[in-house]
Amino acid sequence: MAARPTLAGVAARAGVSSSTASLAFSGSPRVTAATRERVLAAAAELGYAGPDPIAASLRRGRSGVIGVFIGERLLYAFRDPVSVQLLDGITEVLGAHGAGLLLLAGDSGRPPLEQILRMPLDAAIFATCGLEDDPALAALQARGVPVIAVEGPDVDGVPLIDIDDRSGIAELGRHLLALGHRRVATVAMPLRLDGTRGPVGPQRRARAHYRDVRHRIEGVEDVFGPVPVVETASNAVAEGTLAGRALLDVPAARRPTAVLAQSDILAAGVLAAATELGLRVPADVSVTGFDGADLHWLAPTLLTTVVQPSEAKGRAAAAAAMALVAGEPAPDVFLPVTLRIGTTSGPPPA
Amino acid sequence: MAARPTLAGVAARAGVSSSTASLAFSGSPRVTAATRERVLAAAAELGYAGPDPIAASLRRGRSGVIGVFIGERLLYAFRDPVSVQLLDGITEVLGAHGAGLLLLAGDSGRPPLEQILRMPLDAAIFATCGLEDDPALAALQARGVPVIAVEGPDVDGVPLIDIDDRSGIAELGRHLLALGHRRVATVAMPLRLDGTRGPVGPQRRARAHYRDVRHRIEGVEDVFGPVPVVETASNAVAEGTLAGRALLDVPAARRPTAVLAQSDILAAGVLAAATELGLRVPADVSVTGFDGADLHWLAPTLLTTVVQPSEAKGRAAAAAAMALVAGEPAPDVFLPVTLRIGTTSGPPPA
DNA sequence: GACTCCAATCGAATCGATTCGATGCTCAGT
DNA sequence: ACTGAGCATCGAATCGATTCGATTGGAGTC
Repeated sequence: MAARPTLAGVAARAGVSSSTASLAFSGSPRVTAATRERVLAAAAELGYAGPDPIAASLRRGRSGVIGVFIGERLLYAFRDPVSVQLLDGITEVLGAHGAGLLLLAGDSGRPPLEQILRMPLDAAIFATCGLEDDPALAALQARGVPVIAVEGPDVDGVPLIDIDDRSGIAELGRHLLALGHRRVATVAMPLRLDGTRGPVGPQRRARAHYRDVRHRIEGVEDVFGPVPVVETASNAVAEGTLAGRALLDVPAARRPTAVLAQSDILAAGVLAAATELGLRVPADVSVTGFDGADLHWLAPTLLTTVVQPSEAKGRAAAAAAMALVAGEPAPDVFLPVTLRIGTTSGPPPA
Repeated sequence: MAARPTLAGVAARAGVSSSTASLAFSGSPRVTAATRERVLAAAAELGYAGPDPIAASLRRGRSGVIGVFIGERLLYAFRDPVSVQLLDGITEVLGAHGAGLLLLAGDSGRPPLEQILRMPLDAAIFATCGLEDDPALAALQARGVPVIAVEGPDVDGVPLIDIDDRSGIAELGRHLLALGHRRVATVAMPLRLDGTRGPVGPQRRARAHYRDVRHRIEGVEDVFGPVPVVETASNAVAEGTLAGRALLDVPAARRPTAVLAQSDILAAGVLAAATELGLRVPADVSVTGFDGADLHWLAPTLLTTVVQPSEAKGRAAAAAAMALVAGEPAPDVFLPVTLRIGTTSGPPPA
């Protein structure tokens, strides 16, 4: 088997220079239709399937690949419908621009740095990582790779795609307040990825690495003042159930009348815990979520929640990435959220 | 701002040749520790973050990127726990080899060919696409990119990672047969991605593009002979419900006593349909799935299903990809499945 | 002291395409 | 017929690293 044919080989066979052959393949109008035909015919004869993308990348100075960082292991990240929608939004825009999506996930929350630096990236989107001091972020910036953060680190020169977590959940809080709730608690997503779960004290809270988690706590406290916060080890239904038990399996007098979970997944877990304990929702306890994920399997229950535009977030992130690659500036984006009142919130028990 | 520093610049600054600098960065033992230090120091001064991956790729002849094709739009593909587990298995192995994962999804089932050919891939895994005549597959092969198929096209020179769909579901069938079932029906995943749903006739069936779908039908018929097959438009709970209604909302005399869905997701939909119609499972009708997906939200119901090793499938596919990239042969892999008897199968109604 | 040998380092070719400025050709205008 | 414009094509430099074979310097040996 001969060596794989190159553009030069095709050009020679077609009797043109390699520059012309290149033009022919890129569909430039600067080359005659007849010539193009000739080049394409030669390519077909030699079994040449088009210019080598790597060589083209080198010359062009870009690879057409955008990296997307997922902090967690995929298996866990994609249990979260929001991550999936986000990614879907990203692919939609990248696809339209003909760019590829390189997925970088960390086994244990930390995508291996060495590996990241070996990847030919035009830009990187930090999708669900919250660390301001992420070494990968610094390394990429050092290499001159544009970076975009989605609800992530707020760093100079990094466009931030964010949603209005705080006032969204505050609005939800006011809804509960108006219903008469005074004693509420919140179930938080992980403050850091170290497997910790349980009540959150001040020093733990100070070390929270995720902006959205912080903001969602603050939003609750904007309305109710300091509230008990129970942290979960991951954004999973079972974790929500554990936290729910911890909060609800106590004498009624000390039991919160409403539990604000920081995600719909966690809220589903809290609902399960309530059911387990024989509590009726919302008669005995109200439960709310965040995200507006499409948890069809909760039907006919409709979760009271804050709906966030996950796909729009993805689209905005990808659009920012494409802008930066093109050398244009990319502004921060701040997306609104909306309150959705379902069947899981009602007046507190008398 | 000066032009981005290059290896040559760093080498000059460190007072060594660029070949030595290259060796220093690749951690070769052929270079003295002192020299390496000097090179690294020079790099730090110049703000050089390491060799450019694209240039290195060109020289080495490989990019370190493996493409993974998802036939559907991500949003739908990742609703399926099996896809996610598969991908997780792939990332696990690729990560261990320091390779990256480029996700290629089609908006409408067909990843844009032009775009695929622009991507610097060392190999490609066809994850959930079933088409023997996929133009992308042919194009990649023409370009000399090794291809691996997961439950996908059975093409010469393409290692196939497959599971024992047929005998797995046949075993499930025998379980039902032993329970006394004689009148069964099956709910199929899409035979092609064209949005068709409803009863499947012979000519539609002949045009089925997905091996696993075909095999799972055959497995049922191995036990029961010809059975009614209802196709769904996608592998989603709501689709399972539609199909379930079609099969179950008929006079009891004509109603199947067991419905074998081709996935757990579809089975969940069928369960919902049964509940809607006031049918008890398994007293009035048995329902089974396939995959062994972790559908926690069905609890306490435990689906009778065939458990397939999705992650192992992903690992095998990735391992095959790495082997082919390294120039080694990659054999076909055929993974076993196991029957899991849950609470959704029982004797038919008297 | 001359010679061998080995380790460290260097030079130069190479990977395969893109692109800019130059060249040559044809054709229109006068 | 000569000039200039315009268009298709070509040559050569370039992108930035890797790698192989060659070279150099120094240590070890007799």
